[in-house]
Amino acid sequence: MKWLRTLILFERGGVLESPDWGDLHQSYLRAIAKIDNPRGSGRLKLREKVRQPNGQWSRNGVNYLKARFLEHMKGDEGWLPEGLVQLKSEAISPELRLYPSMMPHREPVTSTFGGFDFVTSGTQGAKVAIEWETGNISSSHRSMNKLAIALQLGIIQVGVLIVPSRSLYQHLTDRVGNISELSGYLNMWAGMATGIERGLLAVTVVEHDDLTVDEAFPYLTVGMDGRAEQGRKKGRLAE
Amino acid sequence: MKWLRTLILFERGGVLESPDWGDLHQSYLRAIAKIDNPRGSGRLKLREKVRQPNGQWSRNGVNYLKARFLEHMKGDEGWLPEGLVQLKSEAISPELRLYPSMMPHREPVTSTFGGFDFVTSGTQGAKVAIEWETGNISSSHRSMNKLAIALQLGIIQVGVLIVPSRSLYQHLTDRVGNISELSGYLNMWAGMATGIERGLLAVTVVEHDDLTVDEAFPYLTVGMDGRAEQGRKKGRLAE
DNA sequence: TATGGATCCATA
DNA sequence: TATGGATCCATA
Repeated sequence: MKWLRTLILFERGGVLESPDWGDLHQSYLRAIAKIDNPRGSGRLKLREKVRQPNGQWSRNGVNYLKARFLEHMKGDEGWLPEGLVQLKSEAISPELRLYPSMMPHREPVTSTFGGFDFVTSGTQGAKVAIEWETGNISSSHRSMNKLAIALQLGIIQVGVLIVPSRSLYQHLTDRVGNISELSGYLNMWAGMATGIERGLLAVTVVEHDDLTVDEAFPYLTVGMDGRAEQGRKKGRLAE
Repeated sequence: MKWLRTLILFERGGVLESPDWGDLHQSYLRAIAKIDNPRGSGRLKLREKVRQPNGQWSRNGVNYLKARFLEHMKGDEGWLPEGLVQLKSEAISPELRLYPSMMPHREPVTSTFGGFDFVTSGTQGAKVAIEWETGNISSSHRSMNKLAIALQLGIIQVGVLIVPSRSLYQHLTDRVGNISELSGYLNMWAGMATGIERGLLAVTVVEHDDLTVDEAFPYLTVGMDGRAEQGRKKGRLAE
């Protein structure tokens, strides 16, 4: 798989020059580079999306890519995924006002923050959280918001979102995260550095190496998640 | 439908005391109150979720609720939904840095912001955007982020998200937006008031009036969106 | 084609 | 039960 670029949204306290970050970045770039298809080929080759006779698109599922990334990070790169950074709802219950009573109101925080895809410690101890984002694009917003909050609370010092390029996006499950649809919001997240003593927020963009229109080349498996059955049924009807 | 509370995340420049806001709030509270089921009953009664023999849950679809809200806002309340606030990608292309080159980088903004569910002008001219959030909870994050950016850019002066209570949430399509799962993030959005001269960001929580376990009482229609077919097929298999 | 959405799944 | 996710839909 091809790494395209890493965007630094903000950085405070020298994390950018630290081995914590430098080593981690090199490491996860290797883990990305090793994601290949067919397995062992050394390159990530994907069949292009194709419109079927019934008007539906055939595309690649996303589970394989994520599984390979985590496999490489834990195996080859030797990172130990530590306990989830359980963002306890500490100090995040906001003091608001109710309308129209104008009464002060503290909305109870009744949900916990779930974990990140990958949480570990850098070579010098910085806490790191990485999100591999191939869920829905709206899920990328939650991921970025969560990373920003974890940085603000000092629970992590490095937060990374890995996201498909717009070009890759087109050949994966419809509406997955992609850098294009995040681009208009980057400025907002970049503005969340205020008050952070030590922290770095980055977005890394990835892409396939090759595309093919070879009809004999299988798509990456599509899971049963989401509305899969809906599409499968249509496919069967068209058979 | 029952209004539970309206939370003011932030307010600047006196919007809170303006008729723009006061009139709008009264108006959309009326529009919410009129959402009923069965139609004409004056109360929103929903059948409780039920676990089927195959382990799956039966729940209410969400399209009806949103349609009724918009119907009341446009019809009874007389609001004219104006052209979408097309958040043009102005001044939001962030100045970032690339790593490891450290080169300055301006990520091109290659996606436009889509519209809001409802956009109009207040009685004194304030621009208003309302989001009725019954999409996936992650979609609520995008909605809130978008409202915050529109307020920061001065394109709107009032931004409102209407979202189900946790109690209502349980009886609707799995994983729709709900106040509980947003609660840990409210503080973040409340902090985005910086630099805004005139603007208000609010979250309004709504709920059903009544629940029933009557098996003869129909669920609100479930659409073909998402993974609907998947569930339907399971249902058929169990028949 | 592009964006917001609705739906059900997987797993701790 | 709760949270993050994967999938396909509707519509301008």
